Amino acid sequence: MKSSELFYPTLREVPSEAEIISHQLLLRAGFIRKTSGGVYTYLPLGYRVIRKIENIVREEMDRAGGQEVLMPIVQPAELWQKSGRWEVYGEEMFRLQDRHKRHFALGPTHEEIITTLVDSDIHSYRDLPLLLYQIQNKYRDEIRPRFGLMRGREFIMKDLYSFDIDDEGLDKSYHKMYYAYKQIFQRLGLRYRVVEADSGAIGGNESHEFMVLAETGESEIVYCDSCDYAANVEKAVCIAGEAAEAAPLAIEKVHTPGQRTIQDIADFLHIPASEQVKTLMYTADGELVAALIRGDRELNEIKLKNALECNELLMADEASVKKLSGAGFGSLGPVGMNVKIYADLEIAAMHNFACGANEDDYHFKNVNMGRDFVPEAILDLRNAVAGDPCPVCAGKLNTVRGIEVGHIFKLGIKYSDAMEATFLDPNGQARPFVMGCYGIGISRTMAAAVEQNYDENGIIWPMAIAPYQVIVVPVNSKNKEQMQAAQSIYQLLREDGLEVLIDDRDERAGVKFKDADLIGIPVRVTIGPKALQENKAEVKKRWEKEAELTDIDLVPEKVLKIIRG
RNA sequence: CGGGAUGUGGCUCAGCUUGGUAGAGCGCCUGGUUCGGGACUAGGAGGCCGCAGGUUCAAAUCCUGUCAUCCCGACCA
Repeated sequence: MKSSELFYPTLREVPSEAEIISHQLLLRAGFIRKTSGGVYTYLPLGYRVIRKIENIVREEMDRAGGQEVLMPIVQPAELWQKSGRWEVYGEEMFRLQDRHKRHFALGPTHEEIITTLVDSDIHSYRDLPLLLYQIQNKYRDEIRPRFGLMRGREFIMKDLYSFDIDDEGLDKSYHKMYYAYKQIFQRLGLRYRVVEADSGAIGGNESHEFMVLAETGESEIVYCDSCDYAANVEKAVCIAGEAAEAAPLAIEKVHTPGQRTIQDIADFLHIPASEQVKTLMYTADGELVAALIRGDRELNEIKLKNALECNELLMADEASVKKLSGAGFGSLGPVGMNVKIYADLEIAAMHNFACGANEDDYHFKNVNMGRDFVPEAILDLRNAVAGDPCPVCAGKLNTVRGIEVGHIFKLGIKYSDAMEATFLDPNGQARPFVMGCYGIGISRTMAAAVEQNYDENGIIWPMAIAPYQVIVVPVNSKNKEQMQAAQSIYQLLREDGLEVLIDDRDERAGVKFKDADLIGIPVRVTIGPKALQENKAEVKKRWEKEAELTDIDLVPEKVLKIIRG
């Protein structure tokens, strides 16, 4: 492809609407343009990347036994009413009516359609398992689309649905997908982690998220440095640490006028946050409860909520707390507190700690659990942090940030049951399909790849998804010799089956280099005047600083080696 | 939806406080000089100042409404 003919409008300046790096670079490099909030047009370069990602996904799905279908975007309301999700999905679903006033939705997902399809055409256990997938636009009327392709209202997604006879079959399908996903992210050339995910609401018992690691990722992940345990911070399990030995000292009440926060007390009493206890008051289904956590930790409300098995968990308001305990938020403590107290695991290992005295402007020193108060239960209530012990092995946890690009989970019979989708088992009994569902955000993966691979000059595409693998740059397009040499290399590379761009534009060298870097082509072959006289050209890898001088005749071989390894 | 901000040539922004009918840089077109990391120079095209009302002799500027975009929170591939 000639650069002069390629539609890739690059921007020198950062469009003001773009906040995160992938959004900025994809706009600047001419890969995407916004059509409306959360809705994008893919320009030629962008669409090439999308197709490459799709194809890798497609190949691995096929290899795992998946069969590709294409389902409608416009979906009739009846299907959604049948599953009960017409109401549940709420505002997030794009809805429309046809001329006869029939109701439709733009598909946010395809469980309803696929379940209906399989139900109507699969009747026997002999036809199972069945793995069907599609790569399609999906629609979610997000409250707030943001971050460019990261959270769009229209986005491209691959989803595969598995249909099995029983849980054992589902396990097999699930593991096939798990393996296929690992293959996919490996092939895409992205650094990623698989993390255990919460499948609570969906009802399954196993779920994993595939996270592309990037500084700018929206979720924080903890992972073990010596085994393969990894989880979202809010899902990571904390285990009890070693309890240090210390003789309990006599409890002491101290006057702490105006000292309300952990930091205040740390400064005022010279007691580090890690030797204080924070008392947080919640209303759990209407009942006031206290949660205790080490002063320097964060409470994890999801863990608390799960532990209490309540439906509604809210921070308590200060007025009712004061009424009950006698003190405002700044001076709360477990001693003498007349509500159920839930202590974090770490509290049990603490001795002689400081906390509020349930009297404004007073705190206690040398408080000890057991002696001075007794909790209702000792639970895992805090967020994991770097340095925590691994819950699985003896290793230590580290944290990284990641972008969720894939999510697999077992659905069980949730949809097939609701939609009365059944098959006949060997005994002639009707049974609901046991389902699994497996998604990959294709467009989000493109953004994630950029978040993970860029420098100050632009994108650095992983080879497998680069829109073109090589760009040939004659420094001066008006120079006949340079153009000829460039064109001949261009031809040879193409004959080798590579995807090649040649920058034949009548631009200054600087402009060509800047654009080549910006759009992130992995390999650049530069034909310059001096080198050409010695029958040489430069080969430069996008991710390295220096170029290498090579005999022109050897360029194709060298480039091929870089690309094919 | 709650909180915050912004809408002015293709892009980035100034002008708005103190109304008098629109500017800069980049990009684009033409000529000349240049030609290895976003050149220089001369000329040129391009904007009903988001939209709708209102105040005023007069509105980009003041007022009201509305739409859009972006950021922070709850949701998710």
